Amino acid sequence: MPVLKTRRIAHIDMDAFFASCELSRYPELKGLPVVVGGRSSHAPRIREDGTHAFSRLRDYAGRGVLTTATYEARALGLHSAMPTMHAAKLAPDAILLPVNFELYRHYSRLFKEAIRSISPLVENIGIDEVYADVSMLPGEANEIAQQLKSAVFTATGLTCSVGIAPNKLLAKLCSEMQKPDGITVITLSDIPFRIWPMPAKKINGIGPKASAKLESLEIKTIGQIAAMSEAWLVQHFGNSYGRWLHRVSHGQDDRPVITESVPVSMSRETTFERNLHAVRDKPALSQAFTQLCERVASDLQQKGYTCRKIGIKLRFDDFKTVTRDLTLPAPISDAKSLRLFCGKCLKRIALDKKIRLLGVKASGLVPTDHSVHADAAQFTLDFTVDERGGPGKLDSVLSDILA
DNA sequence: TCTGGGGTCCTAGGACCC
DNA sequence: TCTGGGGTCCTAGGACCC
Repeated sequence: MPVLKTRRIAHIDMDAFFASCELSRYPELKGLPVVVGGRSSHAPRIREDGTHAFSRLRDYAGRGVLTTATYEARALGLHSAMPTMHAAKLAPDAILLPVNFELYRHYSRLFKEAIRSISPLVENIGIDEVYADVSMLPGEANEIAQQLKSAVFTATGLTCSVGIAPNKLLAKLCSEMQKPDGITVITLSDIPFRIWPMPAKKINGIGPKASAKLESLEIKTIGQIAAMSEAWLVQHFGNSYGRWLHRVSHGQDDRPVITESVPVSMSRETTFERNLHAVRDKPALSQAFTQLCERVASDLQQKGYTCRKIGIKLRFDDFKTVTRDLTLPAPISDAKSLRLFCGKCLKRIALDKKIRLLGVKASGLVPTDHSVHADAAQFTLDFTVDERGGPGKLDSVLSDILA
């Protein structure tokens, strides 16, 4: 066996991405506390003298959350995922901008092309984040990081933070150490004094639930996890998660950088301005339902997929969330069929509480050219020859379709 | 004046098949 | 005549991420 060279993985994370995109569009906002999260009604207006009139957080009323806050806004205690109404109480004068995904997708494409021009082995994580396997690039890690940052800045005018480490886990942890506009390089020997002091929840995969449980066991830092035996972690967190905790706390991660992926599901959901009553608000509910199906159908068709599974999601006024899904005997991608089968799912939920959110999801995706297309009419036939559903389900589905 | 929207992955029980 | 085991699919829920 040849000796494997230590890998070198870069994690590149755009700084306050949505807000930074907005700032390059509205440079007059630089240095001000700005948050992104409004609706289109909060779009800047153009005054008669040509300058922009911006909305303020105090103008907001609704149920949204912030998607991004500039560093000036973060200094006032604002952060992403914070309910916008709450943010408005903390900083009523902060500038509020509506979310403009088209703008961010444009900058995202430029950013990722710039990274690929330096290193072709790139994994997409989100709109503003990638991993790059830079093991084969010549030069010191610091120089590579500088090249990546320069390429991104030249292409977008935006800054990013780069972490370079022997694996994805550590690269992700260190890109965050010097935000914004930073470079951090670590090696395995740095783990005890640079990684172990960090809070456990900084690790990707330790979320609110796991970190609360860790804290209840008096564990706050990554080093405190590393100090426990694998057997102890397995005893408290189960075999799979316990062993994983043990590995990541010691900085071990051999996941490869994945350069291509196929989508697993496509979904659309909406939170209503006010909670809807299943009976009294039936027309509004039904219209929203149909629109969600139309959007999922359009997404499927645009991306060239059909789906073998559909599902719905409801969130009630008490925030309890339920889902129902259904596997179809043949793939579909049209709005009518989606609406038909999602409607069946909806009938399996007791609607005794007001509804806050409604969602529609397509999964079991099959590329269009590989699927035998079916429409709603064909389904009666398909269901009669399908034996998996069992007689009870078959009857109800048939009666619904034929009704 | 609580808590968005779009995703992935995992678990677990039951059905069903060999 | 009281009792297999492995494998896969289906469904519901939940944790987590950006």
